[in-house]
Amino acid sequence: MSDNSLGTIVLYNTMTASKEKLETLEPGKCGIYCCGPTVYDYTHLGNARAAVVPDLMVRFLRHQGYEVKYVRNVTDIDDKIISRSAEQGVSPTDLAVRFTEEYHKDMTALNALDPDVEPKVSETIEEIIALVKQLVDKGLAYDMDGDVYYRVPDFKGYGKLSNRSVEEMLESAGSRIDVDQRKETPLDFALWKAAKPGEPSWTSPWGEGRPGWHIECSAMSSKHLGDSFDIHGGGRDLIFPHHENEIAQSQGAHGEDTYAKYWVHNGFINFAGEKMSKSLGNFFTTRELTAIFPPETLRYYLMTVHYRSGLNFDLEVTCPACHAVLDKEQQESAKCEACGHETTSDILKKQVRFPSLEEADDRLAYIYSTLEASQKFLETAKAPGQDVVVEGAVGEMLGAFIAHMANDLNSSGALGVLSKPLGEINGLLASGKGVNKALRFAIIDLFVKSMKEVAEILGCFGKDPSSWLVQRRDMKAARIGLDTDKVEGLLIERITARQEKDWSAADRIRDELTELGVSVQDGATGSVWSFI
RNA sequence: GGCGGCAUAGCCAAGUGGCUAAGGCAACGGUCUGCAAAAUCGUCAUCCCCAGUUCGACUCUGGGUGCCGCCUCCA
Repeated sequence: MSDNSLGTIVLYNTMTASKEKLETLEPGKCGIYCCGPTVYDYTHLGNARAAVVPDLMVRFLRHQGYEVKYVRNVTDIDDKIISRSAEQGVSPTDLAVRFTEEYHKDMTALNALDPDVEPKVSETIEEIIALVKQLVDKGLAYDMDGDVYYRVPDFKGYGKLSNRSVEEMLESAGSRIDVDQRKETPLDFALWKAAKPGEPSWTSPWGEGRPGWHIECSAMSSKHLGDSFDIHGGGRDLIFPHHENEIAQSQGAHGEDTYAKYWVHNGFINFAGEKMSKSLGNFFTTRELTAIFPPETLRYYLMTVHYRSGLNFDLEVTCPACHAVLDKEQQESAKCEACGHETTSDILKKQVRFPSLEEADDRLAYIYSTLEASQKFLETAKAPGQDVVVEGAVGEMLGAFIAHMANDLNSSGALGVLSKPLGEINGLLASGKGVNKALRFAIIDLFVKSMKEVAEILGCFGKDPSSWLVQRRDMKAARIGLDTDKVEGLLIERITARQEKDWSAADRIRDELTELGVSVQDGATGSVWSFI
C-alpha cells in the first residue's frame, strides 16, 4: 500500500465513515481534543481504554514528528456528580476533586501522558456562558424559565456525524423517553440548566444555573485549540448525542466549516458480566486490576486489539477441587457439577481468573525477558569495530511496525511484527553458532535500539526489564497465593541435590514445586524458577 | 422501529481484488536438557450462507442469517 509509505498517516474518520490521509490544518502541527472523564467514581477498564487510545495516537504522531497539542477535559460539574455527592453526603466539588486525583493516579499507572491542557468545566464557565449567549443571539437557542435549549431543527447539519435525520428522529421521539413539554421539539437539548436548591450554580443572563452536558466540550476546545482543530476523540457511545450536539453548538456559533476535521472513536470493552455471578462482585475498576497485574500488562492488553474493535474481557471461575470451569449457576450455588465439590462465595472469589490478562502478562514477560537478556549480552560482549548492515526480521522491524501504526493505529498488526525478531534474538542469545560475531552483536544491538522506539510509541516495553520482571513475578505470586520464601528454600535444596547428582531428590523437589505452581529452569548459570 | 459495527483455524486476532491469508494462546513433533522447564525450529485455516460484478474475491455489490453497540448525560 503506497498510502503507508513512511510519513503518511491514515485515520478512520467517523464523519466520512472512511479512512483518510491525515492532513492537519497547519502542516506538522496537530490539535487533539479528547473527551475526558466525568469524575464521580474510580475509572474502569473502559475509561482506561478511552484514555490509552488517544495516548497512543498522541505518542505516535509525536514520534512521526508532529507538534501535538493534546487537550483532554475533566467534567467536574454534572448530574452524576451531583447525585453521587448527595448519596455520600459530600459536596460535589469535593467529590470531583477527589476523583480527579484518583483518575490521575490511574493514568500515571497506565503510563498515559498528561495532556498539554486539562481544562475543567468549573474553570470554563465564562466561555460557556459566552457561547450560549452567542447561540441565543443567533436564534439557535431559546430561554425557558432559566433553562436554555438548543433549537435543533434550525441547525441544518444536525445528524451528519451519527447519520440520522431530524425528521426521522422527530417521528420516533418520545417513544422511549418522556419529553419535557416546555421544549419546542423533543430533540432540543439543554445548553444551560437552571439551578435547583443545593446544586452548584453560577450567575448567568438567564439566572442562576449551570452548564448542560454538551456545551463544555464546545467551549473548552475553542478556548484551547481554536474554533477549528484537527482531531476529536472519544468513545463510540459519544457519537450520539454528545458529539452531534457539540457540532451543532460549535458550528452553529462559528460556522459550518469549523470544528473538528477528524473524528476518532474507540470501541467498547465487552465485559464478561453474564459469565460471572453478581455475588462474586465485580472487580473491573482499573484500580482493582492494577493491584493484581502490573499496570503495563493492562496497557499492553488494551493494545492487542485494534482500537475500533470491541475487546473481550474474559474471566473464568474454576472449581477449587477439580479446576473445572464453573458457569454462572454453579458460581451462585457454589457447587461444582463436575466433581460435586461444595464451597463458598468467598473461596470462589479467589478462584476468579482473567485468561486474557494472564496471556498478556505472559507475553509481556517474554518480551521483557528477551530485552533483559539482550541488554546483558550487549554489556558483556565486545562491540564490533566495523559497521554491519542488518537485514531480515530485525532490520525490517521498526519500519514494518511504524507502517502498521500509520494505518489507522493498527497496534495489533504492529505487535505481530515483533514476533519474528523476538524469536531470532532469542535464538542468537542462546547460541552464536554459525553466525558472524560482529553481525550477531549488530543484530542484537539494532533490536534493542528499535525496541526503544517501539516503547516510545506504545508506552510499553520501556521500563527497566529486570525491575519489571521482579514486580511481575511478585504480583503473580500474590495472585496465586504463592509462598515465595518456601519456593526459594526448596530451590536451594534442589540445587544442592543436583550438585551431588542426586537426581531422584532433585526430581522430588521439583514435583513439590510443581504442586505449588512453580516450574524450575536449570541453566548453565544456575537454576531459576518461574510460573507454570 | 431507526442508525452503525462485526462474522477469518480449538480460542484470541491482523490483513489483502490474483503470489506461501500476519501474530499470539492451546495442541503435536524436532533441537536443547541428567530428565524436565524455558528458549528455539517445524506442523496446524481457504476466510458465516446465497446470488452478482470480474479473466480472477476471503477482500467489491445485493440479499439472507447470526452476534454486538448506540438511539436512555455509560468510555
